[in-house]
Amino acid sequence: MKLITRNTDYAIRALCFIARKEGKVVAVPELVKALAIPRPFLRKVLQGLTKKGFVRSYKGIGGGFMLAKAPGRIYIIDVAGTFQGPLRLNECFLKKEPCPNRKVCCLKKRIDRLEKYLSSELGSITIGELLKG
Amino acid sequence: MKLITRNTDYAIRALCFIARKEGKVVAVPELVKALAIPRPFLRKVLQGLTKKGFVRSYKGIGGGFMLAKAPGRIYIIDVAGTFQGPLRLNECFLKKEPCPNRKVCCLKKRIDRLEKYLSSELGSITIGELLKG
DNA sequence: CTAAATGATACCATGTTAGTATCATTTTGT
DNA sequence: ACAAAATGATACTAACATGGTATCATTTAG
Repeated sequence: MKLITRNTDYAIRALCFIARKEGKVVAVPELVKALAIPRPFLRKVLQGLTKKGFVRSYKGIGGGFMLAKAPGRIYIIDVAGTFQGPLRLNECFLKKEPCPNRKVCCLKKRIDRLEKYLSSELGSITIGELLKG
Repeated sequence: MKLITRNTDYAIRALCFIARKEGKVVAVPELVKALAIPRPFLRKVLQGLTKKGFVRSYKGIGGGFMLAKAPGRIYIIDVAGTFQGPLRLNECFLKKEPCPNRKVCCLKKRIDRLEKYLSSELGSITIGELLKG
């Protein structure tokens, strides 16, 4: 029962590292060295981050990646969403009633509440905060 | 990004159904009819519930399943744990530091807090409560 | 003894996760 | 012009988890 996959994990670490370089362009070889993430996998992750607008990429010699937003505006829930889709805690429970005879059972309500809480908690953490510690 | 698999979903429905029968032994055919769950799959789920002591099973003609505890003492987080393992939200984050240079980053702390919250929330919901609605 | 139930177990199909490999394109420096 | 160094795009593979099936053994009521 886990919530965060390695995709997301790697992405967050890469973003933190890039953020610390404040404005410098960071290339994959440097990231691989620093974070010990398999190179091709990291590349794919970074391409994802680029497409979603978290980082800007620069090709060619001296190229690499830079944050596209202020670290304080990058929410980890959005990063997670990029790789794992949106938060849907009660996927299964919505298909059929867990307790037949009741239109909307209390479990769904409670799970919904949980989801809102989780989502607002995760939604409040940014890369910027992670840097400050 | 989901939290509950079909195993767990089916298990909870089955437990609710059995609980309503208060002390009667409920056999698989009846459950299949009522819950529209594939028979062999449901059997496997029930065997899991039996092994973990949520229900007691009776073989032979007239056999089936009965709750082994009061509905109010069956917590859905334990049911989920049976099929999906324990709650470990920061599995990935624990392996390596998301923010190198810091022994314990604040993300881990926050995820830990989330996990405690989730676990206590889910840990407070019982089959008994689901029945009351 | 038989029918109806569960126990144990092995199997299969599909999807997701994690990771690899390859070639195309862009850009900088000489 | 050209080569080197970077990213873009994309296809592929391996391992694992999920969802589901099938089979045979065992128990038990009648």
